[in-house]
Amino acid sequence: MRASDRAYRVLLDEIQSGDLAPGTVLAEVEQSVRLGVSRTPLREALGRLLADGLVVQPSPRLTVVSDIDAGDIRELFEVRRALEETAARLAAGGAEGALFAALAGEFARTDAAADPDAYYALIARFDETLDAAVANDYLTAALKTVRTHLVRVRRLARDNPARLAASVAEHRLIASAVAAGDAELAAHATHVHLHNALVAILASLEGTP
Amino acid sequence: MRASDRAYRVLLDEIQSGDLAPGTVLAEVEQSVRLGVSRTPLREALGRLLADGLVVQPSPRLTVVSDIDAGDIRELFEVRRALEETAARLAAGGAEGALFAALAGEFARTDAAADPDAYYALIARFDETLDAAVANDYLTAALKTVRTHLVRVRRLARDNPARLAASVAEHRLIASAVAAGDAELAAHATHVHLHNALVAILASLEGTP
DNA sequence: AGCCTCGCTGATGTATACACTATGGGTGTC
DNA sequence: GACACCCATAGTGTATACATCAGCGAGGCT
Repeated sequence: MRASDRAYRVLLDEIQSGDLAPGTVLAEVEQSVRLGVSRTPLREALGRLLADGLVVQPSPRLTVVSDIDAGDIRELFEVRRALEETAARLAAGGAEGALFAALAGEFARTDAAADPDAYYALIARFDETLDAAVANDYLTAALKTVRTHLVRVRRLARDNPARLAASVAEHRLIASAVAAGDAELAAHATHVHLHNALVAILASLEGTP
Repeated sequence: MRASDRAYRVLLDEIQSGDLAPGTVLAEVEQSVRLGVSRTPLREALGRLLADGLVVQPSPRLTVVSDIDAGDIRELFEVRRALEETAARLAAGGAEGALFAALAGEFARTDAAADPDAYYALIARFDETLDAAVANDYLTAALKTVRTHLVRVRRLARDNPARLAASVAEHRLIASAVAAGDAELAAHATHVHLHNALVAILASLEGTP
């Protein structure tokens, strides 16, 4: 693998996991030494993180890990609603119903509270299936950016067993609606799901400020 | 200005204007010599274009200007609908009504068929005002990407005087709805506008394949 | 005493040298 | 004659040296 890819992945992971806290200054020499690459590939990695919005440049010569607060989360969910409702509508209009029927079955059989990891893995597969069904590179790219930020949001908000169980049920409804070709239901169920998810996340943040 | 910014702007302009046709190979040495910068800033420029989606890498060591066809335009407009309807809704719910009332007045006084440049300048100001009113960096960033591609689309499709005039009227309605705080009307007017724009563009492409 | 200016320092921005790998052409063999 | 393998070559990926600039502190002037 290329050194710039390694640097990008490591920094991405550290920012998403919180190991690199918001506000941390990312100096080129310091980070290149720490990651064992030269400045050239490190700069490329920083450029990609900047495009992602995970780092910002308060002044032209200063790069810091971007902050994310409740306001950002609200903004992020506005975009997420717009994109995922559209994705749900488009998928429902497609011909991949059988795949979503199978996913709906898996959601029905999943106990998220008992195994959060399995839940997240299933969500990831659902997202992949949705992207493939929508077959819109521009939409997929926009959603990828949103999901990159969502990883940080999830880390900030504590997992709540009751919320996870509800989320599974909501996904099951979305998958069923897509499988049935009901675009309106798919979009509205997505809207409801994201509303509930946002409320739960903001409530969790209230508890741990 | 930094050499990497210059290289990015020049390449961006050349791709958007069609001077660099889709499929054109962008070799690092060749382009760096042509633009009068060294390979390092040129690579940074290519990285940004890659993030924008204006160039693609069919194989790991080959960078070419991305193609854009009718299918891409349809996909792009699906994302655009999702984002701009959301933006219209959010702006209508905001407190910047007076600004949009003023814009509606300008749209009423503009004769797009007589002066296409003034029309495009006004559209750009409308977009800026919308972005400021929405006050959502994630949404603005996503819209910026979409608009980057739209520049190419506009270039492919011939300007049609009748369509420009209709577009002005549609924008006037959107601005009025936002000014009046009517989120539903603003969103639906945006939907209608984008539908009409897409139909006109695709019809124009049919005429000049 | 306060403010302005000059110079230092450490960082970024750029250029370039080196290493490595993919690709294409040529040659040899089957 | 066709296919496969090898080597040449050109281009990318990386490292590093050099240029440039912003920030900061010390010193002097008002």
